[in-house]
Amino acid sequence: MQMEEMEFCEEKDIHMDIVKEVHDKLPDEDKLYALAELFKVFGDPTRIRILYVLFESELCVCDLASALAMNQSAISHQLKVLKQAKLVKARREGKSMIYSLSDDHVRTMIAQGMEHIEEM
Amino acid sequence: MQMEEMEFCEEKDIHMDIVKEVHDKLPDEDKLYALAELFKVFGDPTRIRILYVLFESELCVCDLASALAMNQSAISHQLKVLKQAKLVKARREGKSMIYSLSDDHVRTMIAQGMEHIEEM
DNA sequence: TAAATATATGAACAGATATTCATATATACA
DNA sequence: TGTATATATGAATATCTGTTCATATATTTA
Repeated sequence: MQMEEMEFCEEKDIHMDIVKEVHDKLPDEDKLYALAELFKVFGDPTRIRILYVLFESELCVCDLASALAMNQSAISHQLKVLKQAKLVKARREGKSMIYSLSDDHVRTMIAQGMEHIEEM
Repeated sequence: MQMEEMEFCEEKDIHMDIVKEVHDKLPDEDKLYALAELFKVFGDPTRIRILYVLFESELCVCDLASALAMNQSAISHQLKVLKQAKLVKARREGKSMIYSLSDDHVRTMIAQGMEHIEEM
């Protein structure tokens, strides 16, 4: 069956009202994309690990790399992603950049996710 | 600088204890991966849209495709991902498969994410 | 049982993404 | 000012991911 020909199900007149209703209740495209982008940032093991480490303590890039046994460049790239998503912030301290969580919202998000995992 | 030569920062003796401590507190690899996988599922606009639609009403595949103006195959593929993550469930009703949210946990996760978006 | 309808699925392809490598930038300090 | 250290970043690459197309499977109904 070619999709071009099929816009609605057979019982078009039955479901069309509800289809229209749910469609109209969808949030703006912008918000949907922003939301997906946010979750995408959480959707990588390296970034999750970085966040878990920062739950315990603020840390410089080098120590983060060390704690996660990954190279400095990889960590820096991921920190950039986390910073753009405003999940972490950084301040300079001499030669080092010290990274920390932006706020406790991040903890809540991850805790919520972990709960879901553990209930499965 | 070659990473092979650099295991720790210069001030090795200062930070090593905390590096070790945070490293030890990391959750198991399995859990970290499962968590990242879960977030990854939320990290796609199409899947987010599907979930939003299902917030309003359970729906067959065809109506979902119609509500989101996407072709049936794309929706089916994404429903599979959502089902594997146990975010949605399905039951057969005649020729149709009716999809619905697995539980209200999903709402909480998305609401939490949306909150974060809106605070930025 | 044959035809129609609804959904699922494998293959292919295009676009996105994480890591590595090499190198640039920024700071401290001799 | 020159050297060493810490971090950032662009390019390259390999892998992953979402959509489409074609088709298979499952159910209903004539």
